[in-house]
Amino acid sequence: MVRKPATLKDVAALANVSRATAARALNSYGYVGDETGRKVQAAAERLGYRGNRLAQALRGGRLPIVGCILGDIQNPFFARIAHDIEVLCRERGHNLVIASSEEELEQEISLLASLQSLSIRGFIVAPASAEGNAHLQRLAAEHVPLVMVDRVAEDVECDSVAVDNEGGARKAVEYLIGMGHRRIGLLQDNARIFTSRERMNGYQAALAASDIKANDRMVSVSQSTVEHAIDATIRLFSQKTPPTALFTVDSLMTQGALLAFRSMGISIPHDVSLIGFDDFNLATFTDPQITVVSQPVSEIGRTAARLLFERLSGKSDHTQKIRFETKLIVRGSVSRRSGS
Amino acid sequence: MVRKPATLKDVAALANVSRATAARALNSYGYVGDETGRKVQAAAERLGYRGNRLAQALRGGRLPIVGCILGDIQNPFFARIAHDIEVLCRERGHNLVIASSEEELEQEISLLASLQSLSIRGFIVAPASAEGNAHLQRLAAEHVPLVMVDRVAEDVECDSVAVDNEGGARKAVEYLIGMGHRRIGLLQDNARIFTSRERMNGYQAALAASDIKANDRMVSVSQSTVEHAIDATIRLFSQKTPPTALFTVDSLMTQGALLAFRSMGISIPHDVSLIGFDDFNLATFTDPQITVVSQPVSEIGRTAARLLFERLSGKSDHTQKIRFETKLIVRGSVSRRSGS
DNA sequence: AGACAATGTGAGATCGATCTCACATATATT
DNA sequence: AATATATGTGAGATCGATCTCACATTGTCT
Repeated sequence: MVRKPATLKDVAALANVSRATAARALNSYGYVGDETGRKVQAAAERLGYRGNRLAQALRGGRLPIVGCILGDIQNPFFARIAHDIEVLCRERGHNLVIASSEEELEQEISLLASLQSLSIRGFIVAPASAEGNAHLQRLAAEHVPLVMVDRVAEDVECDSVAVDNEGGARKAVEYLIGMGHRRIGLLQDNARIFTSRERMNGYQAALAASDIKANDRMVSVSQSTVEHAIDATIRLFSQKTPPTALFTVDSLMTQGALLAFRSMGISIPHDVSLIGFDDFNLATFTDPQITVVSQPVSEIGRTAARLLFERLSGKSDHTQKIRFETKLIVRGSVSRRSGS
Repeated sequence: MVRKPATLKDVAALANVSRATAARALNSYGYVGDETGRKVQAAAERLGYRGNRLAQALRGGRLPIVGCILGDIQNPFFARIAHDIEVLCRERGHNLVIASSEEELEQEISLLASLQSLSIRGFIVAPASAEGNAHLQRLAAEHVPLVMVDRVAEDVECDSVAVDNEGGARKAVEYLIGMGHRRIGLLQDNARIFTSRERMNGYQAALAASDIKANDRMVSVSQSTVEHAIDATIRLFSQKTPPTALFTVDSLMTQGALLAFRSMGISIPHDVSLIGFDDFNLATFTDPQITVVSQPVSEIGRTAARLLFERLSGKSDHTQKIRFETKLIVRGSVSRRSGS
């Protein structure tokens, strides 16, 4: 019962012409008689001919597919980016293969190899690691269209879209210091991850600028999920002298911290002040509302996709490295602390 | 500089054998001499031979790709499902093409056609509409492996995974009625969408069972995004006699309702009681915590992918229509109302 | 020794679409 | 009328991997 899709040969046969002529009629190139053209069109119509993109790609080049490797689609930040990329791909007649590296370098490498053997047009990647990116270097060296999104692998020469992580983090921590805080906690992701590293740099720079000594016990590392962040926050605030303020490096962690504080009976901003990197839906619902460093999420995915398509169309020659600004949105989760 | 990837021909040439022999050595079938086998392996290694999956698929059948069309990847519910499907695909050596119908039937149809011409192995679809699914019927009739997830198109004969929407909604509304509410609002998605329709049915069934007359002014329709839900909630509660309780059909709408209530100065559960379908991260952070109907999210995507792979491997013969139970999780967002 | 199986290898067809080239006609130009 | 040009069409090659088939070569059994 599995009716095989009609091939060009079938169309040609029905229209009583050769495959070559059928192809000309359907793709409108070369000379085709009016009459013949109509016959072929009709035949194609009747058979529901669709063209096998596999065969087309095998001959002509690559599949109209963009490959996208992100850290975790469940993270609303990446979900938004994936969505925006998908929309642009659709506008350009491309499909989108999405894969999740789950923040594992090994997995990213094997996914990339797997996607590359699909002969797809280009890649948008959020590298799982800031270092050890020989696989990306190789891609770039072979001039495979590649755009890095949200994260930059410094040693890879290709287009990239990211935000001013260090500056954003620094603004946040400086604001906390300005409000009188000295024991400022950092809830961060693995330092291998570019954004986490840059945000940590911003945190440390702000501390250093105010002559506050960095203290490992103020830093907790967790995977970027609500569940892991809850645990990490609890560990951080179970110390004898816990932080008086916390800076979290992404929105899932911010939410984890909120839930942890609730379960520990710690109240914001009375007991602890909080600033999170990346805004989120319910940030204005909580009481108090959460102060955050916001990034232009809606621009990031669109821009990455735009860069990729520019490269695909051969327009751009030099690589573009785009950085968006971040903004501190002051709401109510930070309180002034007098003395220490 | 664009180094073309090595082909089987290159490998064969380097190993001084024919293409046929090289293929045998690499795919280990037929007779191959030990010595020859090693030579070919070495050559492949040296050239970084990777096999062109396009060519393989063109000859042998279909690409090891699963196509997935959901309503909106940004909805955490779908993001979770997409993630789980992707994990299973990866385990099975498949890649995942994700596309978003944006809840438009037209777009779903065109995406499906576009994916089908890619010769991919099978589809997992959350139909945008409960009706008018000729495109899905055609697929099923041609025995293209297809699994419907979260939503069921009644007139399409294929595997499906969904939850007991009507029962879940009914439980929620019965609970509200039991707490003394009579003017119960419904914040729902377009009734064309299967889940929205079933949840509405549950809502109406619960009302009918308690002889409460359905009232259109208690129902507000909105797209499933936080922003739209805010507006819809505001409309609903700007009436002279607004509902005393609200049931929302998904978590983004629940969050929208929460934000709307905050902006209107309506307090939960004092002024209004609230139950949402689908649990979410911050449901236990808000004050009070939100009572929800929870569904086994972690099962849905996995099960859908499992069904698809069973079908791909030809194991299953009859179609499986799976429904998961839902559970009312009572927290603090509903208050008892005496009199009316 | 002769017959037959086991083992190893290569030539060529195949999948479907596209493109080059050669070959027809028909029309225009000298 | 003879040549040049425009207009249509088909045969066959191509993309890369796989598989069938035919052909060797070696070994085994009567």
